[in-house]
Amino acid sequence: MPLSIYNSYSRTKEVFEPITPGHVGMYVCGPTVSGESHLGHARPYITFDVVYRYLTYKQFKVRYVRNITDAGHFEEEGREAEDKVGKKALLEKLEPMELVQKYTNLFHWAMKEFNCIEPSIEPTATGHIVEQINMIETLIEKGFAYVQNGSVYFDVKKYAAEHEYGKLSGRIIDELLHAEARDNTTRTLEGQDEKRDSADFALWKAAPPEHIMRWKSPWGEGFPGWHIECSAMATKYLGASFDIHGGGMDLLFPHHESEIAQSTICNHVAPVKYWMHNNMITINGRKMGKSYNNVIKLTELFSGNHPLLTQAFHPMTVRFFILQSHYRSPLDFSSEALASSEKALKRLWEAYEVLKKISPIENAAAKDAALEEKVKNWLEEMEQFMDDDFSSPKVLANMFELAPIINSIKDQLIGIDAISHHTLMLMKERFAVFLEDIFGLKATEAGNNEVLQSVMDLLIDIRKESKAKKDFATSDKIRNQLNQLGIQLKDEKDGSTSWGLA
RNA sequence: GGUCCUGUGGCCGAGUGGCUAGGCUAAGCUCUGCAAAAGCUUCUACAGCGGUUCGAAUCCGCUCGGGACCUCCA
Repeated sequence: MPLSIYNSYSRTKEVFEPITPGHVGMYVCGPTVSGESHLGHARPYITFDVVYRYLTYKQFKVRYVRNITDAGHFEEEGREAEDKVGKKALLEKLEPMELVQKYTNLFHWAMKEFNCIEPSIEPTATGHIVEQINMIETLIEKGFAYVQNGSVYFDVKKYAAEHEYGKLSGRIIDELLHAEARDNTTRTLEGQDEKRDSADFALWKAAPPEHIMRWKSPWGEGFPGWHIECSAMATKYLGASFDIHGGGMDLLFPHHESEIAQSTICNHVAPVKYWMHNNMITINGRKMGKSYNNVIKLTELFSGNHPLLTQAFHPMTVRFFILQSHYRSPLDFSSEALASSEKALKRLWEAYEVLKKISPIENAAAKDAALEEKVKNWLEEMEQFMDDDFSSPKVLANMFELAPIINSIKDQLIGIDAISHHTLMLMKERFAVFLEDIFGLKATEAGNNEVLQSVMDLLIDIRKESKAKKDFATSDKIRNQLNQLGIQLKDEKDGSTSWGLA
């Protein structure tokens, strides 16, 4: 079964066929590093990390480009961006690169916590000013952009005459062009009156004197518009047209729509074959976003330090929570939902640990043919589900079907020869590949240390002796005290005792 | 106002027209010195009203509710 991807552009699922066989070029809109990442940001990066991992699993050679937006109108909350004309001492002033560095570091830290693989290339907007200026010059030469008071705008009306502007985002071009006709609820942007048409968007903005980020350009000092950076960097590293462009649904318009327009004019081809958009994370049914004032920052999530959180959540819990829903569905956040994911992940992961320790008997035949059939089917479906537009929730559902079987084998409620040697080996392989390689989950336990292991062995031994002597006071003390320390003892069916972090 | 999405059991969430995912919670049972863990079992569903169909949560229409985008935004 071939891989199918839902293409936002055609609004249908399409069979994935890369432009260059065996290779995939993938661009994902990265963070704007003027503030701290929040839970909402986690979704695209985890979603496309899984896409990247799955494509790699499918033997594609993937070049994954994810940018850092570090140019634009930057300010940091609580710090004055206005005063750079020299009243304040140098160290008191907002230094843009300091700010950018701070939030870039924080972003990278979060990605590591989430176990996201680094992209192949992580270009910055400030590092590609030249490419952006070149692209804008081309647009002017071709007559699709015009200069106005040191700023440059893209001529949407002219573009729309020959191309489908608005197709990706389902916009009606006439309405965009006559926006003033409708009741004007939209915010008035600075320099709006410079535009020939309100639908036009900025490619380059002249920097007012107090603007802290500025570069020289043919049109005077200024800074690049938001959309041009992605077009310039994607073109540079992935070519005029590439396979996958990803990002959040909220970027459909105007960001991605504009990217298509710019790149199409400059490169004479549609830039992207498959557009992929993840849905939003909501909180109380409302999108999590700065403007709604309802964000939970990742640092708050990991520490539990937020009024809406009843506890701290491990990055892997968050990752699992995101994988439990399909990436194109909205996902509603609550502390309760996350807590339930935490338990679910723990259960699944423990079953996986058990599975790793099961040693199949060579040449075991499948004594329970019906079970053998079911298990084989669940395992085979896993890849089919991922091939169907990355349906991670279904894969996880199958794993949960398998978990009781794994535990029953351990407890000898199901014989190890009930299913064939081959299927058991396949199960070990599928769990490892899907859980670790594709879903990018990893053990949350910090207890893999030899000294602790020895101490635990000792305690378990003492407890066993106490129980043999019916000295339950001592055995319960060991069990209960450990429990308070966050260590859970599990008495197995065979009389042994294992332990894990609760 | 425009474009689009969405409404599933206590909660979260899959669902390609027929065989009613999965997780969490709750209850009962098994195992256990008692627990925990594990296993087994069970309950409350498809917003409402019409229509198409032999058959609809799934397709169509209407009503009601929620959301996203139209502005920086993952």
